[in-house]
Order: sequence, then structure tokens, then C-alpha cells
Amino acid sequence: MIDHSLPKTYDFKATEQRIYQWWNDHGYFKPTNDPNLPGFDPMRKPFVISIPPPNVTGELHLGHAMFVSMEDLMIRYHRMKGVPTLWVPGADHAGIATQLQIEKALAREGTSREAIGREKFLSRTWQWKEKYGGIITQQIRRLGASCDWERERFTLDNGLSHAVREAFVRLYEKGLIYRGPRLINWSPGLKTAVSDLEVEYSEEPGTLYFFKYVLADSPQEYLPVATTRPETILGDTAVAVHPEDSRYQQFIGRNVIVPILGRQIPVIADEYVDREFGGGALKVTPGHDPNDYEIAMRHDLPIISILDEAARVNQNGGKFQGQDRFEARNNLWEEMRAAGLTLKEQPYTLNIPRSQRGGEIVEPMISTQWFVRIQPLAEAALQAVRDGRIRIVPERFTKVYYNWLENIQDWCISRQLWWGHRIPVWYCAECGGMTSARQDPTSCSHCNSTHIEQDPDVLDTWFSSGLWPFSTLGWPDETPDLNYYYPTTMMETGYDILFFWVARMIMFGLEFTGQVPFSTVYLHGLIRDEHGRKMSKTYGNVIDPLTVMDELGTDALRFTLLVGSTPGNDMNLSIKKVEANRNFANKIWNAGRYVISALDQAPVDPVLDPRWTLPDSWIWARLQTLIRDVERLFQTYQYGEAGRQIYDFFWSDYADWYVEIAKLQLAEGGDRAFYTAYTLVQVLDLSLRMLHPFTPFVTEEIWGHLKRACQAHSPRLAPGNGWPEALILAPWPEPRDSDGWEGTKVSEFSLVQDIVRAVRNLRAEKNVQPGKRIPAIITSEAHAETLRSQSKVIASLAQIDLNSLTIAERLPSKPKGHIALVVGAVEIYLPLAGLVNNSEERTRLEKDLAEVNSQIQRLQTLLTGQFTEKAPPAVVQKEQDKLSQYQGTAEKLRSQLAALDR
RNA sequence: GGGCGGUUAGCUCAGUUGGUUAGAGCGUUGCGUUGACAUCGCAAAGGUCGUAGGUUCGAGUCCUAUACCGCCCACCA
Repeated sequence: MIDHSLPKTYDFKATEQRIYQWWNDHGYFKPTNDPNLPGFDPMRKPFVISIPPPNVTGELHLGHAMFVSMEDLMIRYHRMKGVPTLWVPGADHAGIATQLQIEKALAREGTSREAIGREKFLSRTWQWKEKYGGIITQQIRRLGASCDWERERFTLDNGLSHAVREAFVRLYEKGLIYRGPRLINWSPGLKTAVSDLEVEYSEEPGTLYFFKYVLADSPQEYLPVATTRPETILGDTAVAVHPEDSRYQQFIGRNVIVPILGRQIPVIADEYVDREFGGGALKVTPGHDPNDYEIAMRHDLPIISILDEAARVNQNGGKFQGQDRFEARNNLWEEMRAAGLTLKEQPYTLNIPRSQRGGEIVEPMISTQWFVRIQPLAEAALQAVRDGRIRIVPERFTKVYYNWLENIQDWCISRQLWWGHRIPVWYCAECGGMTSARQDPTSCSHCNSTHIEQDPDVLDTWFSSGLWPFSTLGWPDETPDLNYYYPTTMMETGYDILFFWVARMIMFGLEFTGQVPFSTVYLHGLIRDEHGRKMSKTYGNVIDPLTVMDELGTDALRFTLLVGSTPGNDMNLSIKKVEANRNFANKIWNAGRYVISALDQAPVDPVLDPRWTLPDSWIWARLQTLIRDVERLFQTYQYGEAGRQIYDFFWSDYADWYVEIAKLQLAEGGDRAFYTAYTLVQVLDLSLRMLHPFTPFVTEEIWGHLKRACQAHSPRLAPGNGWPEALILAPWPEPRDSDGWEGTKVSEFSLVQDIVRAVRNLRAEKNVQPGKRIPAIITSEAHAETLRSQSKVIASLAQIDLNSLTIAERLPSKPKGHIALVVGAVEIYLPLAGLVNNSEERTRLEKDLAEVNSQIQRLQTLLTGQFTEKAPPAVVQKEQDKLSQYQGTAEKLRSQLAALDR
């Protein structure tokens, strides 16, 4: 009877790779409406996602697993809805990360990038990319990603480099890109500038140093100044006090002496100074502090840089030249102490700026860099969200987005790296002019000199990723892909890169294409360990998605990530959850396996038209409700809740109840068996379709077996529109309006369920031997008819002896020696010889009655209050019905108690 | 300093436009295995939904305040 060709446990290892290959080989990941192919229909609106490109150096982590699962879910859903669907995959060259990786390898070989030179370094990096760059996309395939791999792109490939060049030159020509010396964040280890976003602040214990700024014309007087970075004294160009600070009025305009160096600098007045802090006097180091830089601009102060690119003191630091910044800090302070210039030191909590990459302390430094004048771009990007052209889910992030764009600073886009898009600007050795061009120029555009040299720097990685949604489709060329698939539909990514990436894509999209790059931004949360801690190697709490997939299967991991998360909120992941979902995948497998095996019991053709049993109608009604709910949830991006509902339906309603009843119905043979098999198949088919975007592998695999078994058995078992070619292409279940019969069937069947549960419960309570069939009498004025029709179901599920089961409207008198159960308007008598104990019975009945009475009490109070006037009639009616139900139950309980007395 | 999120069962989390007996998984307890599945089944215990107010006929859900935890932005030297 059982199809032994199917193993009793779902074997994901034998399935996943094969199924993925099969999908890919059949071109199922390709859009069904391709502008490059004949038969293209430009009027059909596509659903398009550009993948957030992982770093080529990347190793798959849970963040990747999350976005792939989420996006694949959206893609598969739309594909099944019949929407032309494109998911563009690709990878990011990841300037700093990749360069560091290669530099590390070089260091192991005892050399360095400087030693081998730019050209060799780049060819070496490309070699590495060719060899290992595909690992991450292979890993993404393992997750089941149904991307169109023929459209895979890389941020440094020719097309995208072309796009980057075009974007830069356009901005340059528009005056939105400029070059100049500005205070930027300098990473001394990497020896490059980084943007504001790439700096992270961390609170760390440190020291606040107090010292004297001695007056030049009066060595006895001094201003007390506090600093956390004494070495910056070397670059001080003023001391500032608050203009209204009475203590220091007499010093304003006079000069003070820079300790050790002996330079004279002015005392100025500026409102920025906080009179309460330290001594109320502020040293001004415009070369190494953003606020001081502002002050210097206001007062036209000189700016002195004291550090070189490795953060060692330079020639401006006098005798400290050549010392490391921290070394200089100590040495200078010691000399000042010796000179009697120090006042005190106190412990102080510092907010240290550290590089996002590498974690070293970043120095604010004056440096000549390239910047994007961001204001005009930000304005447009704000507008696009304000007027609803772009919607952010969850909505609360719009505020974060606004706030960032409203306070944005110009974006430093040049990096002193080698791996990346070279800045397309050439400097003329003769006239000093700059030439920026789409094609590499051979001469200066100003003086025609051929002595030109390209800027050695490269662009911030995010500059090219900012173009991603359209550069991957062929921009700046007007390709068919760009015309049809752009703007894309959905940008799904983690909220942690809202600024880095999402905002920049919006700005660039609007600037370069005049259109929003996508209409919806869906932000998922971060994944933490089971107790909400960040996953990190030092804690040892990192969960590796590859290991999880190896051990528990891809579907289990996907389902866990999809169902365990809500939009924008972090999720805590534990292996236990994945195990539970591995079990679910197995449940799906076995339900399918059972249905396939059950076909043998059904005739090939029915003789008569369908006659559905209550359970048949019930499961169908439940399924219809589910389809409607899932549709609503998908429309509102509540994918997790949708998954949970499908899970509950499948496990509880379908597997636990309907399949068990179906076994009985099949045993009846004939038409009953046929229609039961039919229902089993149809409900399973539709369930698998809804589960497919969540757990694509197991559903495709078992569905394939189901389809073949059904086809072999009878053409009459096929779904309404026939068997699709593959589940991945199967039409999504369309919601239908409820005809009203659904509610009736659900409530009738829930009566059956309640009776079964009540009897099971009592059996467990009284330790009735499992499997032992017991007699029973069930009475109900209103439902006897329904219950009689379900006597086999009730008898079987509650393990009642069918021959000794009596169902009646009423009994002439209460039976003696029975345990009596009251379930709503139904009474159940179980003659459990030897287990009936009058005092126990009394206790139980009284407990039930007390509970029911308290409900009656509650409802009576409710229904005499203003509730009846103010609440909607339907709600009132519902409560009214409940009350009469309870009253009936109470009545029955009371008469049971009375019967005990006799 | 500004903003956001969280606080619901022992643990980890759901909970739709407010609708009146608050759900799941894991864990715990008891019972159960020759026919889909022990990666299983049946049953049970377990929550005054952080606190205090308010709106409402009705609040886990809306408002105000507050406590604690977490995050983001800004960076007073």
C-alpha cells in the first residue's frame, strides 16, 4: 500500500541540488516576458528585484540567507501569480574588503602591494576574483535563489564600469562633483579617506587632560584648557572662549603660547564654546577636529596639519616629528609636565571614532579629496518618498530616512585604494587643469598638452552600488532590459544599509534616470543569537548557514528565517527553531507520501456526481479561508504571519484532522473513496503551492511525485486547469469570495472536534487503556442529525465502539453509572465501569458549572450595559448567542448534578 | 542631546482595521509505536500582555507618562 520508493524521511541531501539544477536547466528562473525575445508584450508589468550584491570576498552568512530567502519568496510568489518576474543577481567588488584580503595574502608571501606595484596588484586581484569570486554566488544558489543567472553582473565588469564613468562625468559636468581640501576621516592603517558613514563611534575609557595656555605678554597668566588628545596641541591655531564669559574678557584678542612649540596664537571669542566644560576655554585645532574646523572658517584662522598619512607627527610637530600619534601624545604631555604647564588629568569616557573596516582609530584630517555635492540629490530623494513614489516598509523607517537626508553632508567619494573604479579625471602637468571624460583622453581639454596623468584614486564602492538597479540593466544604454524592467519593483535589504545603499540608489536613480529605482523598500532586521546577542566569533555564537543547510536542510533554514521575522525587527535565531522546521519539512513530505499511497484505495473514476462529507467540505472551507488570509497578508508584506498560518493549517487541519478522517472514508471504497482521494489531492496541491515560496525544495519534490502518481492513477484527479509542468510555475491559488456555506461547515465540524477532544481528554484523565473501544451515548436536541452523520468519524477518532454508540435527540432518563460530559448543547455519557465515582463526578461537574456560570455572569453584565446600544449589532448578536449557549450548557450541567443525587 | 524598537507562558516569539475565554514552537508532565510521519500522535500544566493613568460600550492592540533592555543619528573639547 505504501509507495516504498519514497523514503519515510525526507532526504533533502538527495533532493536540493538535483531540483535546483532541474529548475535552472528548464529556464524556470528566466522571465516569462523577455524584451529580447520574440513574442514580447511591453504592456505586461513585471516584478523586478535587483539582488543586494554580496561582496565577492564574502562567505555566506545569515544576513545573506535572510535576504535571499525573503527575495526568493517574493519572486516565487509573483512568478506563480503569472507576473513576468526578474531577479538580477550579481556581486560587489567591495574595494576595501577585497584589497585587504589580497594584501594579507601578499604579506604572507613576504611582499606587499607597494612592492609589486599597481598593475601587478590589480592583475593578481582579478586572478583571485576569477578563481574565488564565484563562491558566494554558488552559496546563494544553495539557498534556492531563483535568479536569472544569465543576467548576473559584477560591479567592476565592463558594462558597470561604463555606467560608473558616465555617472561620474555627468555629475562632474553638472558641477555636482568637486575636488578640494576638506576635513575628512582618515584611516591611517588603510591609508585612505573614508566617508562619514564608514566611521563608527565607540565609548571607551580615556583621560581628559587639563593644561595651561600661557599668555604671551604675561607669563603669570594662563587660560586653563582641557583636551582628550594632547598631541593635537601641536596643531592649535587659537584658543577660544565664550564671548560673554566674564572670566576671560581681558584675554580676548591677546596671544597665548603653544606649549613646547612656542608659537603664538590668538585668543578668540566664539559662541560655540561651552562655558561649563573644563575651564571654559577651548583649544582650536582646525586641522584635526570638525568643530574646530568650523570655528577656523568663521575666524579665518590658519589650518595646520600635524599628521602624515600613517598618523605620525609631521614636520609641523617640531621635535615630535616622526613619532606615532599616541607616542607623541605621551611625550608631549611629559614635556609639558616638566615645563609646569600641566594642571591635572582625570578619567573620562571618550567617544572614539573607529573605522568600520578594521576598527582602527580614524583621524579627522585635512586632505584633498573628491566630493559629491549631495544637497540637490538629497532633496529629490526626499521628495520621492514624501510624495509616495517610493514606499518604505515598515513605515517607521521613512522618518529615519528623512532625518538622515535632511542633515546630510557632502559625500567623500575618493579612496586611496587600487581595487575599484579609477576616478576618471586627468590632471595636466602644464596648465594644471582637470579633464574628465567618458573616453580616456590623450590630451588636456584646456591646453591640449599631452602631459596629463590620471588621478590615482578610486571611487567609494558605494558609488557603483548606488547605480546597481539600472546599471545592471544596461544603463546608460537604452537597452530593452532597461526600458522594460526599470524602474524595478522591490528593494529588499537590511535596515543597516538604508543610508549606505538604499538612499544612494534613490538619489542616483532620480539623478541619472529621472525615475525612482524601485517603488517599494522592504527592510528586514538583523539576525541575532537565541538570546538576542550579536553573533560574533569572540562569543562563539555564530551560526553558519552552510552548516545548518547541511544538517537540517535548506527549506528548514528558509522557513525559520521567513516565519521567525517581522518586517524591520531583529530576530533571534536558534538551532532549535530550525530543527522544528526540519520536522515541518518532513511533515510535508510524509503527508504527500501518504496521499500518494492512498490513491490505491480509490477507484479510477467515480460513478456518481460528488457527494461531499462534512469533513470534505470543512477542509475545503478552511483552505479557502487560508487562501484569502494569505493573500491579504502577502499584500501587506506580512510574509511571516502568512507562513505561520499555512503551517498551522497544514499541520493541524489537514494532517491531524482531515487525513485521519480520510483514512476512514477511503476504507468505504467506491465513490466515497474516490472523492476523498480527490479532496486529499486537491487540498495538498493547493497547500504545496502556497508553501512553495517558503520551502521550495521539499514542495517541488513531493509535488512532482504526487503529480506523477495522480496522472498514473486517474486523469480525474488533476486540478481544474490540469497539472502544471512544475510546482515553481504552478498558478498561485486565487482567493474566492466566501459563499456563506464555509462558516456553517466550520462550525458543524468544530462540534465534532469538540466532542472528540472531550472524550479523548476524559480517557486520558481516567487512564482508559489506549485503543480500547468504549461505548457511548451522545444526545443533542439540535445537532443529533449532524452527529449521526458523523458517527463513524466520532467513533473512530474518540475510540468509541461504533456498535455501542447511540446518538439521540434525548433520552427518557439520565443513564446511571455513566460519566457525563457536557460539550455546549451536547451531552456525552460514557459507561466506564469501575471508573465512575460519584464524588469525583460531582467535583468535575461543579467545576465545569462554576466556569460556565462565571461566563454567564460576565455576558449578562455585558449585555445589560451600553454595549448593546453602542457595539455593532453583529458583535452584540455574537455575544447573545454565546450567552444562550452557555445557559444551555449550565442547564445540562445542573441536571447532570441532579441526576447524581438520585 | 534627538529619534526608533522591544517588554505577552520556563525559553524564543506571533498576535490583522480595538470586538470581549490571548496563540505557536521549544521545554515540562502523563499516555501511546506493525502501515504517512517518533523528525510522530493524544492529552495536560503554564500568562492579571513591564508599570501608572487616560480614551472607549469594549484595550495586548489607541493616547499620555514612566521604568528597564536594545538600536540609530548627532559628537562638548
